[in-house]
Amino acid sequence: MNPEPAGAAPIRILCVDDHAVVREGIALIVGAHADMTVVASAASGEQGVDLFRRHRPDITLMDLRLPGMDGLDAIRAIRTVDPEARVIVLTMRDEEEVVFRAMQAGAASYLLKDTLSMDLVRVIREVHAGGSPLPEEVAARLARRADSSRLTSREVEVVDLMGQGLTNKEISASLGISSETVHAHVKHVFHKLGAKNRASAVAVAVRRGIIQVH
Amino acid sequence: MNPEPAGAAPIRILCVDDHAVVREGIALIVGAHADMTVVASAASGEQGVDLFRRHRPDITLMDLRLPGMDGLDAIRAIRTVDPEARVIVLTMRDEEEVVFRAMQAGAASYLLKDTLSMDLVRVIREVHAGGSPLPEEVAARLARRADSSRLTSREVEVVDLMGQGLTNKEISASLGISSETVHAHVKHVFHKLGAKNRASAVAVAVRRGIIQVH
DNA sequence: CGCTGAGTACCCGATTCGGAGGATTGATAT
DNA sequence: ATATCAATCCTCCGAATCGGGTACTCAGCG
Repeated sequence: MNPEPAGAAPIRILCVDDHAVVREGIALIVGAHADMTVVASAASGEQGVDLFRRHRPDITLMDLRLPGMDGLDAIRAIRTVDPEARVIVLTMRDEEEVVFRAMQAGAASYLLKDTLSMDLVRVIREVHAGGSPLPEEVAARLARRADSSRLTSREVEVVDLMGQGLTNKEISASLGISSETVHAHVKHVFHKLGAKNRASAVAVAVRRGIIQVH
Repeated sequence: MNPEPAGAAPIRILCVDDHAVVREGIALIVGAHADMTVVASAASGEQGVDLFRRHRPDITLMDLRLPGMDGLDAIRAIRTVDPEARVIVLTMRDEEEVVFRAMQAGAASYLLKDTLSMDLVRVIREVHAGGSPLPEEVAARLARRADSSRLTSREVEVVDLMGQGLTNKEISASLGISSETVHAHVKHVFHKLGAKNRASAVAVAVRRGIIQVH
């Protein structure tokens, strides 16, 4: 049932995750299969990109929540180094905005950390074979993501500053635009997020992964 | 350097985490040490409590973000079954409110998932020996958590409804109090959270784990 | 008994917000 | 080329928020 070609060269894997428990767990899970091996592990995005350059792994497992360089930026950096790089996002964040941006950034697949190890090795094999398997639930969410509910980059900036407590006037000063324009952006954000006011807009934006709170 | 008493009975561990990767990683890490063993793993709080009753482990490793029953409730349930139960919280959430409530619920220690495996086994040994080791950063946050910054239950209710986008008037109707009283609660929340307005108050409350966004 | 803290309620004034319109650029896509 | 859309700016206006206060009740506590 589990194809495990013993003779072929093993799939070489780079694991990028700031959680040591996850890194070691993955290494041990992967190590239990003869057709794949973890050649390097990184705890940050920068280190991940660096180790990718050095090892050129077949598969990169990438967490998104990383200290310093963001996981999405790390994916983009890696795919700049090698546009054919196969990156699998492995994260606990299932906010649809995050999934969407990860796929935009060039991820080949997306796994939640509650994935069983048998699924993990299956997906690694499928991605290595050129596939892009996505969990049904994730694919469904991507499909029904209406463009009308996506925020523009400007709107994301505005809602982010909104979450930091800035007033429209302060946001306008921060972005160098008029407060009336900010007002317009804010109204658009409300409509797109289905929010009645700033407080709920911030809550929705956090839940959807549109903004991070620091 | 690593005391590993081979002759004694191993420390019996129950692992409760909805992430299969983490469960398997922990089992493999623990399995590499002769003085401890994972006797059971659970993917939910209910299952964790059930397996605790059946196995009576020396140590329970508990994630907080669980499907169904919350990790905090699971800790309380386990310590109702056995007030002497030693529970170590192992989670990626470092919001101080969450840490605080976990310790209140009776956790013996608190580890972030970026803990190295050597730290993990060290903490397991220390907790099994009766200690309550806390990471310095966490202890420091607990120490400087001023009571003046803790929200009362009423204030939590108010900030929660605030995050759902209710106006003061709507909140007052929802709670059966006057809108001026809501106003007073809101002002107190602002002062305690260091927020300038509702939007930033909601953001801070989410970051601190005071409210969850659904 | 007096103190404290939580919860409640109220006043005032300045500011901001939120909804309703419309209008102009410039880039992109078909 | 023409349609679409993001981004910008504008007016008007009522409603809501915000930040200072003060002050009462009630419960718990030393």
